[in-house]
Order: sequence, then C-alpha cells, then structure tokens
Amino acid sequence: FRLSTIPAHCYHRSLSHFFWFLPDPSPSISIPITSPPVFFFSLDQFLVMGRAPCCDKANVKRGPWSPEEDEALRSYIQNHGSGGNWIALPKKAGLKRCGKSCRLRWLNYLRPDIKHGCFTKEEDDMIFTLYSKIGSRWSVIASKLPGRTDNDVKNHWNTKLKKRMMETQARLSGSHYRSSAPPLMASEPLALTDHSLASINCASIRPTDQIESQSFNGSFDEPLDLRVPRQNPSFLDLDFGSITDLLCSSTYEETIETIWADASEEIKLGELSQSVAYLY
DNA sequence: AAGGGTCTCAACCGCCATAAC
DNA sequence: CGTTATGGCGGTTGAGACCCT
Repeated sequence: FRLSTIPAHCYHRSLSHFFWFLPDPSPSISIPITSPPVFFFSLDQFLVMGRAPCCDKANVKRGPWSPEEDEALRSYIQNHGSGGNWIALPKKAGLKRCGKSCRLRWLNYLRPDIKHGCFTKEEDDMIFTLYSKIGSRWSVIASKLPGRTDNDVKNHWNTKLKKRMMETQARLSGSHYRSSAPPLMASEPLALTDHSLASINCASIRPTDQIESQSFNGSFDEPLDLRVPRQNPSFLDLDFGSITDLLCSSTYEETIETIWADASEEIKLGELSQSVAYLY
C-alpha cells in the first residue's frame, strides 16, 4: 500500500505508522500495530481509494464563482499575494473553495493583466502559426499573446480556429506543398515534445548529419544556434533567441526546406522524416 | 412562442513533473 | 533516496446563451 492512496485530511505524515484496518468483512491482510491506532478504514473502502485529493471535496463549494467570492479572492491576493501556497489560501481568504479552483480563477479571470474580449487577426495568426508547429502546447502559445491565458487560447482554438483551419485545409486539398514531408494532420499536429527538443542536440539526430546544434539545453527560452549543411560545402548558420523565435521565424521555413532539399540523394527518406519531425 | 440544436467558455478532472520532506 | 504535496497543464464537461426552424 502507498500512503498516497489515503485522503490527505485523514492522516498526518508523522503518524503514518499508526494506520489500522477494520476487519470488514474479513481481512486478507493484517498490518502490525506498533502504536495505538488513530484512524480506521475498512479494507474495501481503502482498496477503492484513488489519489489523495487536494482538498476535502465534500466541504468545498464548486461551480461558478459569485461576485462576493471573486472580491474575497481578489482582495486577499492583492493584499497578501498567493503566498506560494494555493492549497492553504482559501482558508486564509475565508473561501470555501479548493486551492486549485482559487488558482484557476485568479489566473484565468481575476488577474489584473488579463485581456478580455475578441481575439485580433494578429493573435489568430500567431495561434495558427504556433499550433501548426508545436501542436496543442497552449501555455507556450499563450505566453506569446500578452494578456491571454492558456484556457482562453484553447477555447478560442476549439470553438473557432480549428473549424477555420479545417475549412482552409479542405480548400487547399490537392496542393502538393511539401508533399514528401510527413502529413500535417489537423487533429494530430507534430508536437515539439521534450524528447524532440532534446533530439535537436543529441546523437539521435546526428546520423543524418543534417543539423548541428552548438548550444541548446532543452528550454524554449534559451538561445539556440543551429548549423544546417547545404548541398555544396557551405552551411546555413542560424542564431535564434529561443526555440519559439525559431518556430515563428521565416528562417524556420527556410531551414526546413533546406533540409528537405538536401535529403534527396544521401539520406533515406524515413530517416529524414524523423529528423524533420524532431524539428517540428 | 416553443423547443431542439449548436456554440461558448468557465470550471473541473486527472495526469505529470518536481519541489519538499 | 524514496515518498508525498503541490503546481501546472491539456483534455473534457456541462450550464447557459444563442440560433434556427
């Protein structure tokens, strides 16, 4: 058994060796009692428990926030900050809410720098561009749109932009742009995963000798230098402020196209697809 | 006006990474 | 060094608004 399966409000770490199971209906496991038991569970009850909840769900309010709750949360955070502990905050602020719920409400709605209202065309374009390159990493996308939250961006994508993209793709079907590249499916964009980020700099991409990375530590915000061999001896040296800058740059497209152009003779398509997929 | 379908978006769920112990 | 607590994130849900017939 793991202690994590016991609700947090039912035990204290220092008391963990006090647990005892009621014989209900008949115990198949017995645990030595080394000290007087302080809590009691039936085995059946224990076995169906999931992960420890972050709060006592029976005693927290759920659903939409009232203006009074908003004001209580806003005024508490403006006066005291979140204190780096959202779980403890609701009690201090006099709210009968789960800490996670308070965090979400503040970050997605109450924060003073939140931008409400319609998305601009520039914002839509940025979302399209980033989504096609990194997939549904909403927090990364939102970080490039001042005042927008990941939840906002996600909702906007799911309700409006996804539909628009499908329509565009349908209109363009038959186009052979980058036809030998791995297909970019609307529902399954090639994601820039942590593994793929690491791969830009690691041996797994080297067999193709297509991309050489001088410095990269796996973060979206760290400077990134790429050296891409071209068909003749020259190299295309690229310096980017960050991975995100690379993804948004026009040079990014050139980089990808260059790699594809160089693929024709020396590298098996499968290997190259792999490499370019990493870059995406 | 009614009611059924669709859209929107706030809120929740559950998993994962990592800090803390 | 193993375990737990917490924050962060993407996916999903559902109530209410809106639209259409």
